[in-house]
Amino acid sequence: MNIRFYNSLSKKVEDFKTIKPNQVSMYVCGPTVYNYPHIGNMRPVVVFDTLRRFLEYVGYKVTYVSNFTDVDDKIINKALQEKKSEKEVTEYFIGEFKNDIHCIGCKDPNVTPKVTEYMSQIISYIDVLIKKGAAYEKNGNVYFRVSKIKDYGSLSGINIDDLITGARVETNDEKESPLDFALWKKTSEGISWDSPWGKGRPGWHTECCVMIDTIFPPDGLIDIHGGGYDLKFPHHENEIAQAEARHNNKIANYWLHNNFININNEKMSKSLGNVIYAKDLIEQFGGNVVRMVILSTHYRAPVNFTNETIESSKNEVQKIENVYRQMALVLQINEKKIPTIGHASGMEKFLDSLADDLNTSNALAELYEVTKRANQSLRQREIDFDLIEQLFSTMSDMLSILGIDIKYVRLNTADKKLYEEYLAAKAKKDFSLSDKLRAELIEKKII
RNA sequence: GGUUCCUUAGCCAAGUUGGUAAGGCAAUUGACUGCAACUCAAUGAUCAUCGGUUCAAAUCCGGUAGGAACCUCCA
Repeated sequence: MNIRFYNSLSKKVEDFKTIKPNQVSMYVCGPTVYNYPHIGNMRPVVVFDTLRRFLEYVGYKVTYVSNFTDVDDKIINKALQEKKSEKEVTEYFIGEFKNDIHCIGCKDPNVTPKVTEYMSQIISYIDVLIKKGAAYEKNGNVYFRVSKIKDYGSLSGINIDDLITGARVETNDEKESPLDFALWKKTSEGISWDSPWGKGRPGWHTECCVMIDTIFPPDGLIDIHGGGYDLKFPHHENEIAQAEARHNNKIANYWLHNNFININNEKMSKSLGNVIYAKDLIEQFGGNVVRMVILSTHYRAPVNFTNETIESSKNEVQKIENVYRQMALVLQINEKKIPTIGHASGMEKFLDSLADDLNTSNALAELYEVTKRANQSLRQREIDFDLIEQLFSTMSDMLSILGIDIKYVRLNTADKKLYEEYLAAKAKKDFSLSDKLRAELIEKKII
């Protein structure tokens, strides 16, 4: 299968070639855990979970790493404000985050490192950068020397001179250049660690490098690095700079960036007061619907949450659930076997769509095609059970790749008997009985 | 100020190297149906606008209008 991705680094669609055969190493920048996750936080999670599921389905062994930033000014402030320890704050919100992503159909990454667990590695990583002349210490702070990197700015397409003359870079007498960024910050307040440069805490940009470096030896080079596209600058640019200095590589062969979620055509922000927590949307509409809204648009385009787009996805999910459950019912009543995941036929166009830079819109079109065919098949006078079984299998596999979780009832003997009685009553035109039985079946979510 | 991107039917949305536009939601009509739900079928776009290149452009180039993002913490 020819898998292609748009690589933010080259700004081109490229064929996907892994470093090791049949294995994919993937890292996605995770959240800073100081508040409930908003819906925007869910986009990269859903996008890269879908990518991971797809890669696994087509046979790759995927090592998916996504971090938790549990050291940060916002966390320290929150802890001070609520008179709690930083750890209490971060543990709570990590739990909330995990809960949300499970509700929205995401599997846990293979590794979820936390900054606080990588402190010794971070310190030694910074130490190496200093020894290599790529970083320098001033008054207990350590800065990265951007001038050491000749093509700094290549990911984000930012011109260094423009940055400096743009006068939007904060001035700081300690730094050799305004572009230099902090690797280690001297702190007087909140949680801190001892280091060769005094008490302090690490800067944001180093943690991802160190985690990747540690988890993917020997040189911290991985296949895919993902995240929101706002992270291109400065975060990912700075990650690349550090890896260039440390290992002379660009961390990842493929840099993938997802676009944002808008709320009613506006960017979600605190100042606009339109921040929506993921948990609230999930509670109101269910994880499948929220996930469906996200998947309905290509990951590099913005997705808009409005009453209309949510309603649309809600109807789509409902339709898929209906036919899926009906097929499960028909198969079970007729003592046919329920196919297992991973062996479906008719997946070609669906998989091709996903192989094409994760085109979920086109993949969904294939899912709807199967949905329609299944509905048609269910209405035939002479039901073709083999066909139903095959369509059910196809649909199961598609849904499992997309992370849409649809439950159906496993019928026991009593359930089957109830259903048959319902059919019999209907056939006898005993509608008061059949209505009663129907209500029971609906109650049990069998039909 | 610098950089980048977007504009496809009421709404969402796809569209490899140019060859007269996937799919979904909603709507309308029809069908099915004891009732309801579910479902099926049919119906809609000169691709913001102007001009250029070309036998041929939603797709390439340029102008105009409108919108957005990044350059600062941000998914």
